[in-house]
Amino acid sequence: MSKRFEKRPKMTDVAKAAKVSLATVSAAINQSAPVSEKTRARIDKAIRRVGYKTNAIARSLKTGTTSTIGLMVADITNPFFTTAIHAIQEVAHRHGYSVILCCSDEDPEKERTHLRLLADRMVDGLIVATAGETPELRSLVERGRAPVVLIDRHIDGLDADAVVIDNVAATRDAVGHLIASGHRRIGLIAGRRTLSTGRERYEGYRRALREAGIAFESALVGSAHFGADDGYHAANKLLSLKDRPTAIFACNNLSGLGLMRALHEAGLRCPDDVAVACFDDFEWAEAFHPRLTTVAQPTQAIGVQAMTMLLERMRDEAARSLPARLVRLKAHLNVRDSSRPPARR
Amino acid sequence: MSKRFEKRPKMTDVAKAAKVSLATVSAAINQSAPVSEKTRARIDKAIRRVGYKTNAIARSLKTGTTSTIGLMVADITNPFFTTAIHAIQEVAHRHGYSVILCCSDEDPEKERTHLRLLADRMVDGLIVATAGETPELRSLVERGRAPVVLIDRHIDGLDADAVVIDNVAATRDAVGHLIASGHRRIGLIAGRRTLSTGRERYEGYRRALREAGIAFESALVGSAHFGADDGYHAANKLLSLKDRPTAIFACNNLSGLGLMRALHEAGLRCPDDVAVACFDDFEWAEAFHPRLTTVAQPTQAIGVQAMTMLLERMRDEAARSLPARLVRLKAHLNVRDSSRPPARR
DNA sequence: TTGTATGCGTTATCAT
DNA sequence: ATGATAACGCATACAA
Repeated sequence: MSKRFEKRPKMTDVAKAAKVSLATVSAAINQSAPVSEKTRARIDKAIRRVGYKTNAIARSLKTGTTSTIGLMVADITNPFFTTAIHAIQEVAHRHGYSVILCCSDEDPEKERTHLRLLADRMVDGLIVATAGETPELRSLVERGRAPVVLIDRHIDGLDADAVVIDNVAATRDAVGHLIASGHRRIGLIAGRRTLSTGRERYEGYRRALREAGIAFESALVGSAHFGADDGYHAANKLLSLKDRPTAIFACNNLSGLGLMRALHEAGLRCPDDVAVACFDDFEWAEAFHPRLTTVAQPTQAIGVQAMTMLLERMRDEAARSLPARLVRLKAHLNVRDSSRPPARR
Repeated sequence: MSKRFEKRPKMTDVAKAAKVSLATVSAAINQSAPVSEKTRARIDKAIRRVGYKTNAIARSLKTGTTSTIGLMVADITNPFFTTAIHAIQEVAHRHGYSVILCCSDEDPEKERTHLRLLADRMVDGLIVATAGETPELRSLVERGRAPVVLIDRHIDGLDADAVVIDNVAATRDAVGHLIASGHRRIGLIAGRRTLSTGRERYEGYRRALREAGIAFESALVGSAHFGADDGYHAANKLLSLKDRPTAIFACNNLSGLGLMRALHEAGLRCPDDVAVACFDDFEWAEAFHPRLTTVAQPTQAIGVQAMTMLLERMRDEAARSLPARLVRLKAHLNVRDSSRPPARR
């Protein structure tokens, strides 16, 4: 039983079938020129008859646009990115754009490769949660052929729109909450210092300590790279300190998970032995114990905002040369059990 | 401060700069014909000098291939799909393919639209976790222009490769485990019956009951659509039964989450009041309570397998006409606390 | 080894 | 309102 390979009918086939010229078919399809009712009907019928489908590649070559955007994220497995992607997709598709998704796995080198590829593919625009600044990214925005919107991670001195959140304030509030709950020795599982999120959350932590008059202690900050495994290792280090912290803040969801795993394996109870709070909310946070105290980001809004800004730049020739905008959204602290002061100590 | 819009240099620009012909540049770039060391060096230099980047659109029009595959999933927010996507991406990219990601949100209508778009974009192949059979999908595989691999959800009578798991056996084992733990009234939060996964898991549930000589009771099966919210509602119905089940099996991760939320809000303890098991594993299942008993799918393997099969079909002209293959992987039952028989009753 | 010429399937500009 | 024709940027068969 062999399969038939039908060749794809093209516009000339339609023209032939409808007994009109190629140009007329094109005009009918794109409504780029008036076509009489009669011939339009003939063309429609011919299209269905021969099974014609528009060839987006040929169209793109001619028009110079692809109706395609590139979406570059650091970790497609992370719920934060996942819901942002979903929102972006939704808006993009509603406006006729497809999205080519790329994942750097937090590796700037991989990101470079993907960015090159996306440029080759002639995407009309680009949304990037960068894994770290690279020449490719910089030249992409400087060439200015396709507008770029940064999300989550901002890059200073890069002339591109960005949608981020107020990391310093959010972290300061969360750590402040831990302090208000009676903790003085507070550990931090930090993120990459090469990323704005990593730096800003670190800064928020220090600010909270400073405001409470607590001396900073470098032994209390474990470094991780926003991954579950390195969060786990960093947590283990903190937990094996002779004078171990009574509370720990994790700088993103994954390292928070790693922290909880470490706690569980060490047989430590949360919040009784160690209180916990972390960045990024979980859908299941309410239904499982300990119920985690989290900093919830407006993830969906980030995606919608970014895609909306990108659409503006792509559609308006004029909007292209407007100065870059930095949109900073606010996060929200969800206080739950994992940071609750122990009833009796 | 206005941005410069540099126009994209093309191959003729390189040819001019290197003082060779267009064809030679092409030959040098694609290594499709021998080019002398000297001129190759000149061309390389010229490429860097003018900043030439290959135009994948023009190349695609000429060659008839795009090095692009379409990936159609039902829910990009679901960790199951997310890790499959990640694996697919990884393999695809290693072989020079980009992936256009589409999300149907479990809506067959949306899926149709996306499939049309993907066909227009001339993808070389397609991996689909379908939201339900549609004419578009069928005609896509029947036209046979681009090979299609189904994942997770199989469609009977569709002549396309598929990678799925043994849902009947997996569910039978999980529900069997619940029975072995002493439960006789076991609720089911089922999935869409329009999908093979929904049907097969339902079948596995019935088989487990039958094998244990337990009478099937339709009041004990709640219907959901693989979403967290409808899982939640279905769970509420089961829990408010006068003679409520002592155990419940949820047919996927999201409805399992909904179930746990319902349990939590009803103030019921798991496993003491209601034991729980569900399809799909969670990364955090070990570290939070109740530790969920789950059916872990080889998610990554599904993705790798699917992409590998797709590559074969795309590369070998010969492989195109081979009969469709159905690969059925096995799942693994992780017994944890949520299904543990209560120590004292 | 290199160059010339043609076509991929569209859109768009011009006549008619 | 419709038709002939020239690009779009590249790959390739063929000639030199």
